[in-house]
Amino acid sequence: MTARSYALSDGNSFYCSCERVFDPSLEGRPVIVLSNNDGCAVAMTPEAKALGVKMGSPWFQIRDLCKREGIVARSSNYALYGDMSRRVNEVYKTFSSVVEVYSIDESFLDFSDVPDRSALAQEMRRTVKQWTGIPTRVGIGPTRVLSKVANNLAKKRLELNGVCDLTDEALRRQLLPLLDIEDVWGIGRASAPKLRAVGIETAADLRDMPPRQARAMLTVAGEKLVRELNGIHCDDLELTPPVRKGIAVTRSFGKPITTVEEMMQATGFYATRAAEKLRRHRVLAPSIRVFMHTSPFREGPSRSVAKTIGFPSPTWDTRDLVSAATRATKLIWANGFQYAKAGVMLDGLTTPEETPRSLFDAQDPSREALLSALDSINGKFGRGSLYLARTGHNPAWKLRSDLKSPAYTTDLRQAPLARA
DNA sequence: TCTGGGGTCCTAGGACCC
DNA sequence: TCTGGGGTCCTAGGACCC
Repeated sequence: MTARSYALSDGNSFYCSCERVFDPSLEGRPVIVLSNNDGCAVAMTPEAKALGVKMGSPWFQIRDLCKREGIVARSSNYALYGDMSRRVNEVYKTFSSVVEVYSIDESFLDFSDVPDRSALAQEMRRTVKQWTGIPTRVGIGPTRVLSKVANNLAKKRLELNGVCDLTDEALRRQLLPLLDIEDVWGIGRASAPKLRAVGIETAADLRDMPPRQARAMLTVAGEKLVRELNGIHCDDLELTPPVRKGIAVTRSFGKPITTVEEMMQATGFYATRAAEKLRRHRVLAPSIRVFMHTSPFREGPSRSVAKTIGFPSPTWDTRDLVSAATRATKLIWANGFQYAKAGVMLDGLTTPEETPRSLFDAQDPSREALLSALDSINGKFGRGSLYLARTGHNPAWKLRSDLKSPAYTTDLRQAPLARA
């Protein structure tokens, strides 16, 4: 019997590697790729990193450094990276029948029942490099978290030659103490100091933490993390990409916004873009949320506010979104602040196929009509449960899903439907 | 002067209902 | 009639990810 194994493969400095594939003269030179409006560095090669560029370094701060040291800076080209990512994943599929695309440059592969995992991983690296030009590194482990940890070690420790297999427990005991707590997947800048304060400094310390304590400090995500570090499997691979749950359009302003008219212009424009995205993805939004906040980098009074406005029925209509966005902006506006960023967010999206229109139009449908509508959509969602409800000022029945009450659908069949 | 954008998940707390 | 407890719904906000 062979143990379950996951491999996490990622492209080294992925965006920069893509740029190098199309411009081989960049090979061996320090390269960085800049964010959308060339605001900051979002990818860098080890050569650039060695010269002092950090992830997220603002362009205006490193411009001189780049000029002085001959660092090549490129604007990002997401169409190119997306195409490259697709090609790399095609190669992965020849090495494992189960591939979960986790992000543009990372994929989880099922490596269970592979006799020599490291050898297969090395062969995969060679093939990806040969067919696409992209260099990769591979981490292997009995859980996804451990494969992620392994990938990190493969990155940090050059003697591992791009592949680290943590399936063996003895090797884990040896290597986990070498990984700082900040480098563990799921531990960010808020949790790391909290953990360090109680003496948790490395991945090994976190592994040995009582799961209940981890839950108290880091919520359920922390408890899962501890279990997975111990080799106990908690999350499986997502084989089919989940339906889009939210859409956001947000921007930082070149210069701060101080008047409500300007802000309404901005959020109205974001709402227009959001409506385009809804129609492109063929999903409907039940509500829209507008937020704005001041710059965290500047002195002065700070403010961060948000407002959600619901629609009578889910919509992708530009006018609905823009008028709600404008209304929300007025409602939360306060004078005397320098707003640096704002945006609109759409949550709880539904699709026309999964949620029959008639359900939303029904003002006072019969019990039979509601139950048959429920039957027609039942089981079409991957997770959670479904129920019908009407709430707030909205007279129409709504379809909702809620992970917290898995038995609700059954309850609904037995309980009399309330008439508001 | 200039510090990204787009996602997911979790939780607290108020409103409301029975 | 009064009260409390328990449940759900919804919003806001935080943390994390790439």
